[in-house]
Amino acid sequence: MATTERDGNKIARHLRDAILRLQYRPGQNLDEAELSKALGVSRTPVREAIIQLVADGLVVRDGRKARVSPLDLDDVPKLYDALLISSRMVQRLAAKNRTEDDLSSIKKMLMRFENVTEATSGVERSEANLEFHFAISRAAGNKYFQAFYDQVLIDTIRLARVCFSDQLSPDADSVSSLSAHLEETVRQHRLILAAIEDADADTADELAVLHHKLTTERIKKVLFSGVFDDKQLQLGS
Amino acid sequence: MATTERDGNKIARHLRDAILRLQYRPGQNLDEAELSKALGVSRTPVREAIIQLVADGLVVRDGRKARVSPLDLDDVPKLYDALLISSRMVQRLAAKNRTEDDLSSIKKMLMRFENVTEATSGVERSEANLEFHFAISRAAGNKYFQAFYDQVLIDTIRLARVCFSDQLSPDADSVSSLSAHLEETVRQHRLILAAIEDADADTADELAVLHHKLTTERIKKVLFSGVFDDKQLQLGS
DNA sequence: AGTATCCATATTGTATACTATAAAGCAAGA
DNA sequence: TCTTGCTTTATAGTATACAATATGGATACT
Repeated sequence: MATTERDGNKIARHLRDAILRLQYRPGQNLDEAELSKALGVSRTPVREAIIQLVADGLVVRDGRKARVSPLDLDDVPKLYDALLISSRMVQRLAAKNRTEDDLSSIKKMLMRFENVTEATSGVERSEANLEFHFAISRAAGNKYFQAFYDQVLIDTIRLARVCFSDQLSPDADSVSSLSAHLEETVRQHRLILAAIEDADADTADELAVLHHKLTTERIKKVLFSGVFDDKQLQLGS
Repeated sequence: MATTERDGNKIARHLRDAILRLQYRPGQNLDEAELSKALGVSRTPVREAIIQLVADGLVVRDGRKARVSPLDLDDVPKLYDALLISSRMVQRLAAKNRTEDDLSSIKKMLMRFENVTEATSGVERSEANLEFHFAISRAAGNKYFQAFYDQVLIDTIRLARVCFSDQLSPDADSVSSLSAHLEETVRQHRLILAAIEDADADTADELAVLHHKLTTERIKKVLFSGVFDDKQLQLGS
């Protein structure tokens, strides 16, 4: 018998997913009564879920109100610092400590990601990508590093989604750049898996650096490319 | 007016302190009704506090019951791996990013620790020590590294307290070894502060390694020295 | 017109009553 | 006596009622 689960946990998962998918936008107020009505439970489990999410860092208290944590632009460089270090450490540990179960889990997530690279929405893609890295995180076998890395991954995904959802309708150029990006991502994922399988910690570490570079450069393009092109900026003429 | 605080938070703090001080022992069951009676509030805020502590990792769910998280001996090496990396990173960042406010906060905690090295209980000493390192953690100015390091510090302190509280009544030898240990700790703390003040990240990093060594070697002595001396172990004769 | 104060209202925080469930004890049969 | 299943009971989970407080708006006074 599957151990019965508390409503609070179910709701926490639901809210976590919704927040990650930007269905609740960063900064948005979370009204307990409203949520309890929408989810068909009383306020008690809703409150418990919110408390969990505050601890997870996805929700922030603003006086007595609860809001989806905003993504502070000042924190972006800090996030990528943390991503670089945590991914290097976790991939290194994963190469050392992975069990056979870990390997098959990572492989499964890798294949899942490759299967959704084409023809599916960005949300599904980034979800599969997240699961791949979560699997590596578990394989590291160290709960401290795992908690660190998982938190960083979650914020990385949130940031990426905000960036790419705010992007205007994609033109042909960004479509082709996306497919190149995905291709390189797949290639790196395979190399990472291979390094972990071979218990090659140094290579796993180096690949983390490369993967970090791939991620940050893609984000940079969005964050630093305005929606106006150069000609429109000749305001003085 | 001081923003009114929810009972749940107060109780969470109370429980956190009590758990860190081993007033609630690892593995001990937390009875909601009992706690609410003891603390003079209803079960609701007690439950909310427990949920926070579960998220903090100090309490663990065992079916529907809540227990103070046990310290798993298998995790000890992992904890010290995490301590080494996180302290190096945090001290490095602190050296780069510390503000004047951070420096004065660190200094204050350093002095507080030095003031309790003599004549006070181990609990007070380790509390002051913890606050010193928390201050450095804040000075790093990166919430991801901070969360990582703080979690590691908390478990380090818990482990240390379990180890030293289980120690039998201290003999003259362990008293003198303690005072030597405290002296060296104070010395290293001063060097760490100096490196951070000088914005010398490399030295702050190296000092983290030394401090880690000091910590682990002291724990090793307790963990690997039985209460029986060699002669008593000649069981076969 | 602007500002300050007070009241109304919406929403969070807490207590308590109620429900579900898991664990412990007990009884009956093997 | 051990096992199995039922019953009881203790305790966690949820709903709801109630209390406290923050917020927004209206009104009155400067």
